[in-house]
Order: sequence, then structure tokens, then C-alpha cells
Amino acid sequence: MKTNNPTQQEAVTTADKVFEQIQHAIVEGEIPSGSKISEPGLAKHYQISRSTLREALNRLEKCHLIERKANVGSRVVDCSIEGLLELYITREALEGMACRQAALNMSDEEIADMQTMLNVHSQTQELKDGVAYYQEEGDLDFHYKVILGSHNKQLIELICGQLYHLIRMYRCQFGMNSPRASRAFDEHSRIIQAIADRDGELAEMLMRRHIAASRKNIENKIAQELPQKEKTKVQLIKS
Amino acid sequence: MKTNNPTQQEAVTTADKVFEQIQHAIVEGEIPSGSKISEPGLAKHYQISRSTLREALNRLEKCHLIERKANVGSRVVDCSIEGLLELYITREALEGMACRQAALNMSDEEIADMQTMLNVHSQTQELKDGVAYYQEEGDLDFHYKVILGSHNKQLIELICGQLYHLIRMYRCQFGMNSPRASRAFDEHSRIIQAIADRDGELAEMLMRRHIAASRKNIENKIAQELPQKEKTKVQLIKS
DNA sequence: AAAACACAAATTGTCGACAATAATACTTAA
DNA sequence: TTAAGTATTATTGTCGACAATTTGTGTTTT
Repeated sequence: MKTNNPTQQEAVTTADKVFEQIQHAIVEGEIPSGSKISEPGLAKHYQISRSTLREALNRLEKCHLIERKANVGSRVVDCSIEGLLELYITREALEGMACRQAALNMSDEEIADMQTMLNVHSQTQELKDGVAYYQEEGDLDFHYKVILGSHNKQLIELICGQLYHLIRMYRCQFGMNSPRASRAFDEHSRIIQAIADRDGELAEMLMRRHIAASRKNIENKIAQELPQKEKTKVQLIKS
Repeated sequence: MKTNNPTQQEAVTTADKVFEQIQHAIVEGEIPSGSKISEPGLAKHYQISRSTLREALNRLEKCHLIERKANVGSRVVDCSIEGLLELYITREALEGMACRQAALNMSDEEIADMQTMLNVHSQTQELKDGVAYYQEEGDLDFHYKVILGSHNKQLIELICGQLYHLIRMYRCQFGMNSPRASRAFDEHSRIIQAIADRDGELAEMLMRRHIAASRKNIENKIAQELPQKEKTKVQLIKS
């Protein structure tokens, strides 16, 4: 499973490798959301010095997976519903703009490449008949390609380098493989069409609606499931 | 001069203090844009160990003021025109959305507070007759208040905690005290009106136009000044 | 003379230990 | 018994030194 984003260059230093390991552990929930991080403990667990562990922690903080307080320590961010919704609002703004820029800046080859990718996904989807495959891999691939297509380093760094780790974390923790697969496919198709037409305004609008639809889908699911179990902090809303 | 953003809590550890010092030095151009950073040199200059300097460097990297390559070292980001335009595109997306959210989420007290602030600025502007004051302080204050008004931690962190240091850096390096002061004032006024009317859609559109106008203003200035001096990397376009 | 190789110097990454701060447990007083 | 204050423990911040890698220099070879 290719979980890494296209931004980060391969880990060369040991701090980088440990960073990726911890990142994976946090995203997958092996290190539980909201838990405190013990520097000596983790350092011993990964067989490294505390200095290089702290180096790794700094990278984790950069992609908003942990939070640090001076003289107190680090905690894994806890996955709240408000946090998830705020994240989607931010995505809507950033990816919407990225999509607009993609319509302006993508090369014809990149667009053709994306269209073939969509066709491949289409067939795969028909075969597997709406299984989670599309949601996991295909959706991420599509969004990554659009973001990279913006050719805007600032946007790319912010979305791929920072936000998407959080998004993957929420997806894992909340078990979000929604039944939007087929509808999402159509939306993706229309977005690519707008990009191919070089219609930046439409492309942005469609992308924003696409993400907003995801958000509202989540809000509805939350609204259904939450009243039963009376928890402010929700964990594992496996559908 | 209050240059600090409202996000960061006061520096308690020495790494924090050195971080703020270096940050200031980079923003003001004392450490030139694009220059390589010598860890031993800076550590000696600030009378601290290399470890705590590296801690400070990590924070600088978090707000995109320096870039690091493994086993090679750190460089101050260089201020290119493309970088500036990309930054404004990103701002347009993020602050536009923040403004929309502000229209939805700001309390009546916050809105009233912003309106009085605008009045104060109005008088100050009339007195000083369109001097750079408004541009520097007033503009930042206004934007900060709108962003905080979104009540969206993700947006606040991204914009105030990261992007705005870069924006201040570009403003210093390119000497951007444009003659848009009076027009910007009107735009601010209309934005606050939209927020007070709880019209999120209009508020976002006005904020996006406001920032886009700034960007185009810069583009024009660049287009005028660049053809004369044949430089790919422009420094100090003092108007 | 130019290119390739080897060597030397400097810089970055990693480590373990000490100092300073916060959290915990215990004792004492009301 | 509870509350406050103190002492102890544990954790974080900082330091200097060593190891690994890169960069620059000088030499050799074609």
C-alpha cells in the first residue's frame, strides 16, 4: 500500500526513517490519538538517542500530527469532530484554488495522464464493483495529481506536505470508507473535464463542491451515530 | 512596532527566544534571503549550543523561512517573484475562506470591535494623510482579526502561524508600501459590512478580490520595473 | 590542459550526560 | 479528613564531543 505522499523525498537520515515509522504508527492509530508521548520511551523503543527522536518529533509537529508544550511534552493530536470539519473547510479552500490553478497551469500531457488514470480506475471500479479500493487509492491519487498540477509550490507543500497526513489519520481513526465511491467518480470526471477545458472558475467550484459533499456526508453520518452514544470525543465510527 | 502574530505564545525556552531573534533578522533582511546558514557560526553568534540552535532552525523551517537538505544544510528562502505570486494565490484561498467563516462564526462583540478599529484607523489615516501607517499596522491588524474571527484553528494556524511570516518578509525585502492605502481602506470597510450582514459568500468574494487586487498591483509594478534592470532575481524594488 | 582521483577540511547528524523545569508522593497542619 | 506545603521523582531543555557525510583542495593521469 502506497501511503506516502509525493512531496517528501526519500528518508536518508535515521531521524527521517524514524519519523516515517512514527508517522505511520500515528496515522494507523497504533499510537493512540490524544496520548502523551514519552521521549525516553520512544527513543528506547526505536533504539535511537533522544536527540534524533526529538528531530523526528519536530517533523511530526510540522505536519500537525503532534503538539508540543514547552517544558511539558508532546501529545498526539486528538481526533475531534470539530477538528475534522475544520480540516475539510481548509481543504475546500486550498484544493479548490489548487484545482483552479491546475486548469491554468497543467500541461496537456499531465491532463492526458490524468484522464487515462481515471479510465483505469473506472475499469477497476467496475470489476471490484464499488469496493473500497477506489476510495482509498484512487481518490488520493486523483487529488494528488490535481494538487501537483497546480504547479504552485506553496499550495503543494501545504496540502501534500502537511494536511494530507492529518486527513489520512482521520480516515483511519474514523474508519471512513463512505459509499460515495460511484458518485465521487462522476465528480472526478467532471473536474477533469473542466481542467481540460481550461475553465479555472468551474474547476474550482466543482472541486469545492466535491469536498463539501464529502464533509456533509460526514456530518450526516456523525449526526446519525452520535446521539446514541453520548460522547463528545468520538472514536472509531466504523460504518 | 508590534510585528509578532497573535498565534505564538510567548517564548519561554532559550530556543524560542533565539528563534524569534533569527526570525526577525531574516524578515528584516539582516540575514540575506537565499544565503546559506552556518550552524556553528550562528550558534557562536547567539552564544548557544548547536543543539538548541537546531531546535530554533526547526521552528524557522516550520514557518517556511528556511529550507533544509539532509547532510547539506539550511538556506534562507530566496524571495522570487514567482514565490511572491504563489504566496498571494495561497493567501487568496485561505483568507477568503477564513473571511467566509468569520461571517458565520464571529460574535457580535468581535464584529463591533472590528468596526471601531476601522474607525480609529480612518481617523489616523486622515491625520497622517495616507502615509504608510495604515498599510503596515492597520492592514495586518485587520487581516489578523478576520482570520481569528473564523474560529477555525486549522486556518488560524496555517495563515497566522506560518504564511504571515513569509508575507512580512516579502514586504520588507521588496519594500512594498503601495499607494493602495485609501482604496484598501474602502475594501476593508465593505468586507466588515458583509461580515456584519452575516453574508459569508459575499465576504469571501470581497476578501478574495481585495487580495487579488494587491497581487495584481504587485504584478504591474514588477512589469514596469523589471524590463529595465535585467535580473531574474530581483532585490529591493523600493517604490 | 582537462579530467579524474585521492586526500584534507569543514559541516551535519547522532550520541550520552548534565541542568532546569514540571509532575508526583509524601508529610504536616488546620 | 482535607488542604497546603515540601521533598522526591521523572521529564524536558541544553550542552559538548564523536561519527558520518559532504565540500574544497591538491595531485596524478591521460
